[in-house]
Amino acid sequence: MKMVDEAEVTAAAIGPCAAIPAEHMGFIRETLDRVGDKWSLLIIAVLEPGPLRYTDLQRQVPGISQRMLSLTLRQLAEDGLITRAAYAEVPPRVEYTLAPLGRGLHEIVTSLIGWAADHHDEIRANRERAATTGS
Amino acid sequence: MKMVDEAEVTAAAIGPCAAIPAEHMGFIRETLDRVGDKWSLLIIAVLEPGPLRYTDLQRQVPGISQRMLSLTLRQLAEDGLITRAAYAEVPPRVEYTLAPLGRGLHEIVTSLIGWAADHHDEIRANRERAATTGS
DNA sequence: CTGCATCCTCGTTGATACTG
DNA sequence: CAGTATCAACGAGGATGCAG
Repeated sequence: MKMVDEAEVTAAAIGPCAAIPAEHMGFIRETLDRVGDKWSLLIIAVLEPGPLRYTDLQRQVPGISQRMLSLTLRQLAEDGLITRAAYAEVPPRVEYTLAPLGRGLHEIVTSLIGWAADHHDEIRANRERAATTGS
Repeated sequence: MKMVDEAEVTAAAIGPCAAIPAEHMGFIRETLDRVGDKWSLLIIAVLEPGPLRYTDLQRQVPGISQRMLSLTLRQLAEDGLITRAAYAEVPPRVEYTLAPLGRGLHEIVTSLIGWAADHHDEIRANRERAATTGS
């Protein structure tokens, strides 16, 4: 719960200076660094259909190393975006599930992915045209 | 194709493969690396109210270096997310404007920022609790 | 199977100085 | 004012090996 009233935020946003007041830059960057890193978003995305085990994740996110998988998973769990359920059995089994918080984020992620899917051709074209023009 | 292990079966049972097919991973990552980097999103955000000059951007995005500002600006322009208008006058003047493509992205960005604003306290709390529990 | 520790590489960033 | 060029530093990330 933040103590700032929404109207006040909006008023500040449309104000003369910037869409994002300096006070907000901090946690925006902070949050973005979490979800915007190389793997978090992908993990959240593949976790959406249902719980997955460590090895499954490694298979479904091609290119990720064990190190990064462990690291990202831990971080995501610490942030409460996913939950970790470890079964002390033999063989060991650990399942990762999308927590409600992560699920909320997934909505946004889906939008972003949709946008990427819709416009990546356009972006590509723009980039190549720029490269051609520039050379 | 008959080497179907349990993980594959489980994944298949939940859904076809994943929320994100492997074919999409590429440009998702590609797009995310664009907009998810340290500065692009901030620049897009501050550009939303209207065109800004180089120095204005440097002022409104505190902490950014000239190098990163130039780099990010150029990349954004090449991708067609912003437009660059240079007036060969004296003194030199260059204005950067949010292009339609960038404006579309801004919608998503706004959602993400909203989510960050709504949940950063929660994330913080979760993280600290995890740290406490873990130690 | 799950995951951590170590080492090492390499890309990204920032500081500084310089040009049109 | 609006950049570009060079250098140095930092940190993310990959490979490997080992432990529970």
